[in-house]
Amino acid sequence: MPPLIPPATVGRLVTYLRVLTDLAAAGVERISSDELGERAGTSAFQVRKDLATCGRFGTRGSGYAVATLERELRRVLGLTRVWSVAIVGMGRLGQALADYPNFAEYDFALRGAFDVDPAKGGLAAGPLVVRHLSELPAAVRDDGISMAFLTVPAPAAQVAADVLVAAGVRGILNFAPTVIHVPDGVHVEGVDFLGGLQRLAFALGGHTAATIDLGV
Amino acid sequence: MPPLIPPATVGRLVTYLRVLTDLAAAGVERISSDELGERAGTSAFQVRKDLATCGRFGTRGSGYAVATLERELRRVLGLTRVWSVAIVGMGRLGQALADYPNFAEYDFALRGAFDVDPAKGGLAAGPLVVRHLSELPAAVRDDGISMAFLTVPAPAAQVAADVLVAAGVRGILNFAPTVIHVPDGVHVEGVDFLGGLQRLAFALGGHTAATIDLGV
DNA sequence: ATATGTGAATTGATTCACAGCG
DNA sequence: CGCTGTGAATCAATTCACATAT
Repeated sequence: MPPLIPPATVGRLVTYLRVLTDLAAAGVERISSDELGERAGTSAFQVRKDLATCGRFGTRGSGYAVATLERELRRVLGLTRVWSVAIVGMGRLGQALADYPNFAEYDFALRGAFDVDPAKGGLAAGPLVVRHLSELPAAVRDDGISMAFLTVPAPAAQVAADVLVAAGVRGILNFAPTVIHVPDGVHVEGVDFLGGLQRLAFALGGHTAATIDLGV
Repeated sequence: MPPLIPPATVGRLVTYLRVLTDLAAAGVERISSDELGERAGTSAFQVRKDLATCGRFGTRGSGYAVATLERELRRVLGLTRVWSVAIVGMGRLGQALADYPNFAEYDFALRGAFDVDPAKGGLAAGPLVVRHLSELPAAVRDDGISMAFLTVPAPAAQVAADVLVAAGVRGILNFAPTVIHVPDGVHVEGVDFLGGLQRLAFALGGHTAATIDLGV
């Protein structure tokens, strides 16, 4: 069975949720698909279609209640619980992520920092202490870790991903500029700034006439 | 007008280019669409269709010459020149990017690091010295900066983007977890690890199992 | 009056089958 | 005979028009 909600829609739901959180903080109580679309960088049509794939949350004539819609999107996206996350690869990027102070605000909990280099064991990384990668399986079991940041160098990415999969991690955020292969049931999201630079190079290269590209 | 390439294809061309660079380094001289697809995480059909949108680079019966295809993809993607990049926002992430040692290897050159905080002016950031954001327009003009990493906090992202656009930067890699609005002709690529976490949460949320029908 | 929810139309992307070249 | 290049078919996503509910 294909996913209940198309991937493209899931990506936009995340954006809508952000806009709604900002609106709620600003004290706004209701919003129309028109304005939500404007703020999320898409169309009112798209907003209504996306929201309709997961329920009927609006009121005809007066739009959506910000608080209700925010709560419903959290539920749909699986964000009503705290997810525990590990970092694998404590180079510059892994360190920067460990230092990131706002995970709790997004309902994620950093629960482990791992590296294969024994020299890094015991070092501080934000609120954590770096452990050897061989200790990952026990941490996954004991701390309920279900996702990981993969922040190792590209040549090490596949091996590290294999370790994560074997340990039972089913969601990988891959920062390495390479494709990793995982079995069915394990999900990979790429975070690829070098690729982003190269796609920008193409866009600026004069191959396309002026195109609108609203950020997602 | 040169043939236009769909955005989805551009993203995969970047991946193919990476695979080809690795293969060339490993001394491999020829590759089939079958194996390139396997390594890039897609199908042989897709590889051939993608490559056909920008030329005829293969040889029937024996596949693609690695060196030739790599060179052609570089040309198509606009990677035959060095692109100069600035960093705007010298928090943890901006600092980590400034320290990244491999930009030259990808034919990008870091040419400026900027922040609005006067206290950060003069600090070292990798090979650069942090300047005040008000000096950005001169740097864009004098150093040929055409892209920027936007690594400011989310509430500051739109204002900073406006400064970049006014200074003439036409490509923005947006690391802030918010949508930014830019005029036609300016391109934005999002690098969104928090969004990635949330999309993983949805994927792991158990929506693959049978779900209860909504009553109509 | 106003703005949602949704079938229909359109556009875009992927998959396929096979013709055609080496 | 092997493997690319490509039209045709399938599948997905977006855009639109409007009926419908408040």
